[in-house]
Amino acid sequence: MLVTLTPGSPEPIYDQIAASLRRSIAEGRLNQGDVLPPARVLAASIKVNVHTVLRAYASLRDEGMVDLRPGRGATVIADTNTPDARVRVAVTALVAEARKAGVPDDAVFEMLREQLRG
Amino acid sequence: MLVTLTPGSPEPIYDQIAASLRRSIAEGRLNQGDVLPPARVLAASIKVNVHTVLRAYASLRDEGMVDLRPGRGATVIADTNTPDARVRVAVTALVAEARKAGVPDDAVFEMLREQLRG
DNA sequence: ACCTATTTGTCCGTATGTATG
DNA sequence: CCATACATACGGACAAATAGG
Repeated sequence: MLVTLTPGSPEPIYDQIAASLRRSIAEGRLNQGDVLPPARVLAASIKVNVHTVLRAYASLRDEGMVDLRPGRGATVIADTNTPDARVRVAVTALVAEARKAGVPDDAVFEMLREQLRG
Repeated sequence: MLVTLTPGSPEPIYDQIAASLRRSIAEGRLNQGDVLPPARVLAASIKVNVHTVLRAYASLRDEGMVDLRPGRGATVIADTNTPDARVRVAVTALVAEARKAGVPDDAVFEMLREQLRG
């Protein structure tokens, strides 16, 4: 299963979906040019409304991770083939997560600094 | 590459193709009598469906820029050999872009006026 | 002038995201 | 989060024009 949900989680469903796909891209399981499942298909497989999936896809589009078009579907733009590119994607994912969690920028920097040091 | 696409652009693919070719004609890279690549060939080269290219070709035909026929392909009609003709083609291109962008005619006139003055 | 194969656009239906309520 | 109407893009079968024999 490309996307798995956690029932009962306070996190909105569309956020869970987006986060799951973001990880897949960051980890290289989804590469540039790959096409995500049609929203209607993914929606049916995890038993949510099409628009909930589309909202997740729209988030990824706004982050510049995918190209989203009627008739075409969601195509991964993010280049995950070069190490440099993977870093950028990872950063995008980090920022998205931080924003969602409400963590201030300073704190994110601090956490990164610590991790880099260790 | 005769036509290049911009992934992630909100502009429809067929519009991107048409605009690209319109510019090529306006700039004289494509002249009267030249034939555009067969739709299937161009489609393959930019990894898009044949019909998406054909829709772009049809737009150019409706603007009177090309002659489109089965078995013949798309032949440039627009005369780009005289300075006067190039101006007319450029105007066609401008109008197409303005319509697409939803710019009111008045505004287009104003923009032109300013540029001409400068 | 004819036939056939090939090339190339046209037509009709389907899939998919977008916009609005 | 759901339902409906719509524009974009795709896919397959068809018809027109061309070229070779």
